[in-house]
Amino acid sequence: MQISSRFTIAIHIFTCVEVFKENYSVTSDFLSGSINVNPVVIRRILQQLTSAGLIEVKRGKGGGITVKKPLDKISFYDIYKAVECVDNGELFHFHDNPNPECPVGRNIHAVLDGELSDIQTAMEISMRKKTIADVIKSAKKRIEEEKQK
Amino acid sequence: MQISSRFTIAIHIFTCVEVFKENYSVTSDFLSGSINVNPVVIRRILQQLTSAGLIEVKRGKGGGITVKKPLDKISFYDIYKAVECVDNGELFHFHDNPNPECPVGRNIHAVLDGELSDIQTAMEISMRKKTIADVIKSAKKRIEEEKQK
DNA sequence: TAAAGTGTAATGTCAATGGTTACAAAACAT
DNA sequence: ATGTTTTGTAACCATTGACATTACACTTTA
Repeated sequence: MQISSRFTIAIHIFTCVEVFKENYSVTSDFLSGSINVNPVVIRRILQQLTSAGLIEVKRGKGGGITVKKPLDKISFYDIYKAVECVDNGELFHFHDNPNPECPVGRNIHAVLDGELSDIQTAMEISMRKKTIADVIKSAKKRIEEEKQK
Repeated sequence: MQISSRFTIAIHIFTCVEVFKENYSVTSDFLSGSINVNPVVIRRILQQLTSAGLIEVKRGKGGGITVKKPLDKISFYDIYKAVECVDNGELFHFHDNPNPECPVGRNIHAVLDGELSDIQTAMEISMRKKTIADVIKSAKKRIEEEKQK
C-alpha cells in the first residue's frame, strides 16, 4: 500500500502557511482552494498536526494556523508520524497467527523482525533528514523564478 | 498504511519450501497449515511470485513449488515488487489535483517529487540488501538450536 | 450580536485486503 | 483409462481505510 495523501497534503499546508501568511488569512477554506480537497479533510489533518504539537489552530475571525516549531526542526518524519495512523508504528503487517507447532511458524517472527525493522529504520532515517525548511526554500525559489519570466 | 501481510507470507513460503522440501510435499495446503491463512490466499501469492519469475508451481500429485533463482539472488525487494501492487511503484500517494492557479499548488509536485523518491530509494536499497538466503540461514540456525534443548 | 472559522458527527463511495466455497483443469500413479 | 492430488480461478462476502460531503454547534473577534 501507499502512504496516504495526507502526508503530501500536510507538507502542502505548511508551505502555503509560510508563503501566504503575510498576505492572506490561511484558513482551511483557503487551503482547500490550493490543495483541491474538501476543507473538512484539511481540518482533520490540521488536528493531527495539532495533536503532534507541530501547529496551533485558532477559531473565529482572523483565526488560522500558527507553526509551533522552527521550520528546520520539523522533519518529514515528524509529519509522517503525525499524519499516518500506522498500527504500532510498524511499516510491515506481519501475518497474525503462524502455527506454533511448525518449526518455521514459531520462529519466523524472531527471524524476520530485525530485518524488517532495519528496512523501516532506513526509511525513517531518510525522512528525518528532510525538513519543511528545505521544501519552503525550494518552493520560494521556484516561485521567484516564475516571476522573472 | 502498512505493507500487506502478503510480503511476510511470501517470505514464510520460501522458508518453508527450503526447510521442508526434503521431507514433505510443500503444497498450498501444507503451507496453509504453517502460515495459518486460507490456501487460496497462498495460491494467489504463489501466482504473483510465479509472474515475477521467482518460482514455478506444478499441479497434481507430487506437484508443488520450485524456486527458480539462487536463494541469495532473491532479495526482499524482489518479493516486495512481486507481491505489493503499488500504483506505479510509488510509495507515496500524492494528492491528485493541486490548483495550478496557486503558486504553491502548481509547484508542489516539482518541489516534492525528488525528496519523496529519495526516501523511497533509501527503503528500496535497504530491501535489496536482504535476501532469502539470509532468512533461511537464520531460520535453520534457530531450528537447530531448538533441537539441542 | 453578526460574521468568520474551526471541531466534529454522520453518511456515502471506493478500493484493497483477506476469508471462503466451489469447481474446472492438469498431472500423476495405478 | 480412472481416480487422486493439487493448482487456477471465479464468485462471493466482510472489514477497513481513505476521502468527499453536508450539517451544525462552538469560538473568537470585530
